[in-house]
Amino acid sequence: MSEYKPSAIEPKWQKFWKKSKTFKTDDSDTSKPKYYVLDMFPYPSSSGLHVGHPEGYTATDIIARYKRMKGFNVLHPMGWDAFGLPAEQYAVKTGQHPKVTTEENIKGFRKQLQAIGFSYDWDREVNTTDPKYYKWTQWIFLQLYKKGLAYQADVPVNWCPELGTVLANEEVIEGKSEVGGFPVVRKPMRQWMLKITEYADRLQEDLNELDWPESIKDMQRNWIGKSEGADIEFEVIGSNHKIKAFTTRPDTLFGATYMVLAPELDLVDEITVPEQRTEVNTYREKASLKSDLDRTDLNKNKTGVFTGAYAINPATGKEIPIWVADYVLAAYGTGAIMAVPGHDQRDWEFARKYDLPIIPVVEGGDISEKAHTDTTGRKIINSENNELSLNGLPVDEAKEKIVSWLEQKGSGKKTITYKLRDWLFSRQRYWGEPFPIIHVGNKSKALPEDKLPVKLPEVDKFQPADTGESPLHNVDEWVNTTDPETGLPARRETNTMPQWAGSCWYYLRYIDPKYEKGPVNPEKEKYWMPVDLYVGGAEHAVLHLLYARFWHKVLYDIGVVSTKEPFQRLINQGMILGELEFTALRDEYGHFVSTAGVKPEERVKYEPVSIPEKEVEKNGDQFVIKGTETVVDARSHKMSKSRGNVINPDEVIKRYGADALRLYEMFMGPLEQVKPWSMRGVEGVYRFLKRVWRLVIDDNNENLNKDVQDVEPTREQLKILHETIKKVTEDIDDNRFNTAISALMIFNNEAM
RNA sequence: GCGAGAGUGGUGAAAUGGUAGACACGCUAGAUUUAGGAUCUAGUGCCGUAAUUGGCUUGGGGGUUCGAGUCCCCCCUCUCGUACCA
Repeated sequence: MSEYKPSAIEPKWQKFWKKSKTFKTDDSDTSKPKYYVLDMFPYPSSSGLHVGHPEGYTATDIIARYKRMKGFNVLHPMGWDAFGLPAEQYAVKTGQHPKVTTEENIKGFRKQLQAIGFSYDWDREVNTTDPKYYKWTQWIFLQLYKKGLAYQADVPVNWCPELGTVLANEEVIEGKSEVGGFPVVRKPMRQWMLKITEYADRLQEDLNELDWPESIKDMQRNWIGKSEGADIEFEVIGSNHKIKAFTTRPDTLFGATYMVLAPELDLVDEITVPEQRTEVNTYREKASLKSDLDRTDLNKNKTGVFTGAYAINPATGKEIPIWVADYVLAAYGTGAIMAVPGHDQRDWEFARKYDLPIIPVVEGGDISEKAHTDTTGRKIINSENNELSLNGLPVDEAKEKIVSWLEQKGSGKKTITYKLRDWLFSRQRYWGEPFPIIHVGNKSKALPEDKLPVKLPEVDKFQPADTGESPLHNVDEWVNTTDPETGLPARRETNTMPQWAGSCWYYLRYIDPKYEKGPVNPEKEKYWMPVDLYVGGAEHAVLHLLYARFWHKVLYDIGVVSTKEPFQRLINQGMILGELEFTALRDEYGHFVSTAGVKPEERVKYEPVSIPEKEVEKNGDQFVIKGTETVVDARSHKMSKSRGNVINPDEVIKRYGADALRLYEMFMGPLEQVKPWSMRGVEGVYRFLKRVWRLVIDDNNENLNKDVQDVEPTREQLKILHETIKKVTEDIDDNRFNTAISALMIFNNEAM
């Protein structure tokens, strides 16, 4: 027993912790300072825990234990984001109910997490698929609905009549289904939408107060995509129609030589002249068959068609032609643009192709080469009419001046536009939260709160219905119900909520998971919120993290929560890649080919061969096969089953113990950084743990500290001790666990 | 294209503008061991040298400074995100 044996030590204490609830959060004394440290909860997959999970989880666990020891009430919970597609697809294949497989997976995950020794308060576990939990997800949806933030709309989806289903953009190639090659059309279908756009400004503004990585804040800012500009109205000649176009460059209005409408606009039909009608209709039909993916592929080659109609440029008074082109998106701005080919590259390409006039209105640049988009320090030219002159003004001043002129004339106004679209909130799936909505006749109606939860019915078929509707659509005894208020026959909404719904508010449920009067106990909410530290992967930057902020702000507005933002501080752990690999390329004759000269598209011609580290040497800044000039690739790849480089945490624990796993993942490098796994690195920290053990426990299994207690340490020894304490304290406060560990290694080396 | 981040030994990486490479992996030599493993000791940025003295070194180029991996400007490369957003 004198030897370091984690397999004997760790289970013993894990059992003790579980039995005596060592890490139960006691929040009865709210005069104590609090610290709420949160992990992004996992989807309990059938393949079990990945080494990426314990990375962030270990960091938060260190902080939780550290804060507890410093006298904080610490909330450090764990739960399951358990609705989702894999469980449902597995059910379609095997007929096994997702509830059953989900339960099994959760059991597996829980066991694995406990074997790593995390100090969670397991009494606060939440599970998004538990009706007691999703009752409150539905309740929050009802509040959104009552506030007018949830609505139904016909939005275009990729519909494949042959397959009888809706397809994702990625599943559609050149207007045909990836599976079977059947035609796909973009068809409007009635879907639930959430009005996240109403919160766009606040979601953007409040980012400034958050202690989040700049990169994540930037991604959210880009996604929300606030643009300040103006809406300008253009009269259509010979009709009562006016076209409103959004622009961020009203200063270039004098250079607007044509207009473009998105093909989807109804307006196109109304203004197209009879002789152009056939051509326009053909174009619109073709455009409707394109998926968004195709549209972006055709980036370089713009197409369009003339409507035959003309509008009047309000600045120049000149007639400008109105075109239809799919480089203009219906969903952004007004779906119509004033085209300024002199100063917008897209308009320039289009004008070149269809021979439309290009006029410079900002000094500098060469518009025979490309559009002149630079504005800094530039002055306006050629922009003058009887009432207005912008000539000589810097771009910013010209914007102000022309917009106030347009406002006076009543043909334009200052506008702010966002890229953010409303959130398509319904899915045609079984394994999700049902909507608390019934349809009576043609009307949708919210169920009263006392009818919650609307439980998922038991079914034995999980396939989508042949109409492309949710599998719930066929469950007649569930679908057919009565309106509790009028007693009239009603049909339940058969779509379900997306996986994001449950994860939008789970951090609130941990606060008092058994609370029955609302999603969260208001007293305790005031104590615990906001989350002091949230750790998770960056892949949710514009999904979960934006959606959760949106819901939280709605809950704030209706008084359910007391903070404007849910997550005060955020850290993204970097992905853990597989071990460093050296790959050579071999041609059909079995000869190695230097990777240096091979273009990415030529790679398919060769067979990749993995080369052992020992047979590789460095030559300049490249790696070559020893004794040759053959350059090999040296890279770490994302862990994947197909590549066979997945590290199973269970195996690591079996060989080296949970402490070595945790310590290694913290020692690899900075938490935020992407870094490759190294089994030798695990052995390194394992050796360190063995040395620590030997320092404390002697060959007779006696605790050596007993003997040294009476020994007076030297000044030098005290200095090292205190330096270590200082360094470790500061490093934990700054989440620099790798250097905290190295300080402990230095201390241990000295102590030995 | 645009946005963000990053380039330091053979590898993962350290370094309030102040001895670059801490700590660890790997490697070399030695001790112990029947052998292997484990453990311990010493060495290990690169180029010279028998050794010492020495010279060079943080992607490239310039600048600020007594002093730059760190600050400023230009360029190159890589990673991530995003994509016709008017």
